[in-house]
Amino acid sequence: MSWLARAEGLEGIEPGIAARLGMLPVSPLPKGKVLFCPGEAARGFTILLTGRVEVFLIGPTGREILLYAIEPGQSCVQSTLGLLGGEDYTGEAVAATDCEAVLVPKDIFLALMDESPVFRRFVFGAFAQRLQSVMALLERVAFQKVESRLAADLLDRAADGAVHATHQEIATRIGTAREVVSRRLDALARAGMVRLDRGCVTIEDAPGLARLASADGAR
Amino acid sequence: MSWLARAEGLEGIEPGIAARLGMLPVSPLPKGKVLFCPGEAARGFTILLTGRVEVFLIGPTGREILLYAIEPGQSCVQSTLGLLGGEDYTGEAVAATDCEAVLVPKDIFLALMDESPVFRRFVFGAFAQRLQSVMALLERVAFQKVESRLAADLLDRAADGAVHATHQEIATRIGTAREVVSRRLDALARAGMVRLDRGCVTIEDAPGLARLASADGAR
DNA sequence: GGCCCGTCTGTGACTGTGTCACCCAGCCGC
DNA sequence: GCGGCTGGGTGACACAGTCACAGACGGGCC
Repeated sequence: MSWLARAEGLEGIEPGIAARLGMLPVSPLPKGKVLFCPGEAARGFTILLTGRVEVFLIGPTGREILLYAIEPGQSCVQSTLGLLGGEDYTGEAVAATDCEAVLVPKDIFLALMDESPVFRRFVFGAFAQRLQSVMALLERVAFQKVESRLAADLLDRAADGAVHATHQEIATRIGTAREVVSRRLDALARAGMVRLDRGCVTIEDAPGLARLASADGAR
Repeated sequence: MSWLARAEGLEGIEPGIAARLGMLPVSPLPKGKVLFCPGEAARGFTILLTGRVEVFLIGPTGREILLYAIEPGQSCVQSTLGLLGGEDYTGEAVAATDCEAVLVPKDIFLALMDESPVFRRFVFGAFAQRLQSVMALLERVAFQKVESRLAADLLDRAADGAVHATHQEIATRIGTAREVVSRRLDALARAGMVRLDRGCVTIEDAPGLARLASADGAR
């Protein structure tokens, strides 16, 4: 069975197109693999089938911020920019888990954009979603306090009531420095909202955090 | 003569399509007119012919930041988001000068997307460019100091060696507070790089400012 | 001219954030 | 035990954002 059946958003793809797409190989991406880095030219259009890829913006001091994450069925929009007349992107994509992805070469991508309305809508939708999410991120970075972003992030990824991550990792996700995260977490712990252990933050008072997260923490 | 001749990027448009597009009316937009505001549903696809439209993100405290500016021949990408499956945008577009624009209604827009490769490329290019520019802005806001952004903005819009704008306007453009701009400008004036008058900043040492602007002012 | 009023700008105080320089506590391999 | 590594804590300091207020300037009005 072709990988196409596993790609959300492409279900209704035209049969002729499916035949051409379906034979493209699925590539495995080991966790930690860097998909692309700043300055590199786009090789094609990438569709993620399994796993999770995270895209970071990297500042001159080495500070990083999570631009967005690519989930299964989504595509790496940045790789498309170069194919559509934009310049090279800045930012680095890293496989956060082991992944499987399909790379659609540039010529096939451009042909599909002309020939397949379904594929076109898929690409457009991905674009619109990314633009939206990047603007949302900008809004948070520009207008929200660290405390607010921190609380939101903790709630976001507390799978089983706890977040397994170092302070450095959290800092990167919300675009601040490790020391700041340490201090804020310390404050949250003092307020009884979380419990801290090495490499793990346990959530004690989810509603309280939710309140902080949604407070329009004006900076 | 149709307005189409004035729309850069659409020169090679197919004759049949041009006939349909060309009869759309050109709307005048007086300076200061708010094109759309947060929460409003998209009415269609807008192409700017003359003038300049600025799109701002507005924070909960009333602080604003310039997301991007739309120049003649460019389209208002945000208005497209709603047409392509994204949600409503946040942000406010204001005519910075008197403008002329063409509004392509939703149904015609969608039809053109399917039928005209030239129109498609036009829209895609606009999208790619916006995504790029928003990411660039994010990078500046997240990683650059105010001093750096200020210097860059001054150089950017010093038409005749001087910028005619209030501190508040400058602050809005670079996403900070008026007081901060006042203080930074004061420092620049003390360093002999600019001269300050009411509503006007005169540039005295452009190379010096350029040095500040490109210094990767790590925050 | 003198006056009023709104806009623009300057200042001080205080808090939050980012950075630097360290130190300390665990953990692992040897 | 020892040394090295990683994660985490701390203090000092500079920059940034907010609040509150005080001048300074300009234009209209009498």
